[in-house]
Amino acid sequence: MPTIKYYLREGLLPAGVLTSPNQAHYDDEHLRRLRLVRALVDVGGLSIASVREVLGAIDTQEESLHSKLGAVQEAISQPSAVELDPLAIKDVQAFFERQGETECVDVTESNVTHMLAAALSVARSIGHDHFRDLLDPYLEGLKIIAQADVDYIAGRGSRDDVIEAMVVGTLIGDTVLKAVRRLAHAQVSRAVIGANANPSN
Amino acid sequence: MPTIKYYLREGLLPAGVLTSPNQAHYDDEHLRRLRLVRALVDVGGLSIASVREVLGAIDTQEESLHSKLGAVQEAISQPSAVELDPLAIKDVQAFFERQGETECVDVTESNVTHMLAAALSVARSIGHDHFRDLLDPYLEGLKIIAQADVDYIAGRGSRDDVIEAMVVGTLIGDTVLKAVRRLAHAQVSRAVIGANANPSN
DNA sequence: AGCAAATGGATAGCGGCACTCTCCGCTATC
DNA sequence: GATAGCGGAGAGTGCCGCTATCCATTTGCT
Repeated sequence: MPTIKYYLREGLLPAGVLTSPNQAHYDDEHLRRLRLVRALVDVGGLSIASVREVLGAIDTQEESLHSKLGAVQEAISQPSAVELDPLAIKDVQAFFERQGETECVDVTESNVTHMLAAALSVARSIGHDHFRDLLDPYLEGLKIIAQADVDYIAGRGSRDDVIEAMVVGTLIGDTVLKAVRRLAHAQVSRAVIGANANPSN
Repeated sequence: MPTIKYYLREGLLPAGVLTSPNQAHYDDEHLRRLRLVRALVDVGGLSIASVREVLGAIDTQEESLHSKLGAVQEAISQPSAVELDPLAIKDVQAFFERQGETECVDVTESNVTHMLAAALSVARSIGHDHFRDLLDPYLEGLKIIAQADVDYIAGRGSRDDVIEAMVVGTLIGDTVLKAVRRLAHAQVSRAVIGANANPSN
């Protein structure tokens, strides 16, 4: 319970309505917010500072949904201190061009593209120069997944629900994807063993 | 550079060959190992303890590739302290049954299934009971992705390379997937704005 | 040969982060 | 009128990933 006090102090939860100088009242909205914070921390692995950013993006009232999505994405993708390999940057740019992005992309402009370039840089640094070849098939699979995400979000009612569903769908979705991907790998691995059951595999 | 000393102490890097009492020699294999460790920490976000586990799994010589994959998966998916919702557990079991798994699955048996159940539990806790509906489309997309992963790994030569490619492909792949998924979301979001350009979206 | 600079090895310390503890003044309740 | 509990705020804690210091040895330069 002291954790809640801490979250209040950190501004992650709005202060309750003071019914008297030492008695505050918290309603269902507070509880919902608390659970959202815990979800972001526990499943999303976000730091307290990132959670604050995400909540700020959610609570901003004036922006369009599209720019809110952008703000949320920036908040949940904090950049690593990895130095970028110029070749990896080129890989990302080539990927964008294949996707019909004509203008030159600055990967440092967004945390998301930076993350992508950083991952490919690290892959290169350990000798996996051709990891970039996975980008296209990944996108292929992700089109199906993103469509499901959109359908899921479209099933939400109010505008606030949509924002929250975006955050939840993205972060919890990441974790679910991770887990299901592992299961898929294990399944393939088992299939290979079945087809080729020699002990050296 | 003191970080390397630290890694040596923690057993993440093998000690160099002592050519004299105060002079150790490190070869390319050491450098490669160091970069792998950095990759796991920087991109994979693993703790030092998890890295040690992963390296242990990689270095075990006697096991089959399939069981090594299992060991690595366990090591890179440390469980969260989230309490599992029985309904979420049922969701996972139903998912397995749909996939042809006839026998009853114990989700606490593996960190991967536990992670999946935990994610669905948290989703339920914030009112997203139907998040489980995404499992099937996710798997659909992930089949394409997992196939690409397998093809990528199959392109590796030696057995040791295969093990490492599994680790790298899984962890860096997770990060790349995350980033590309965000890009796909942004693209869809932009498309929706284009089709329905009213300021409330 | 002589000496500064570097190395391996070990121990202790630091900084950040996510809490958690404690204290204070007040007030609702018995 | 005692007491239990709340809100609020500052200090303290524990862990983790380094980082700094120290010492004996030894290598390389002159």
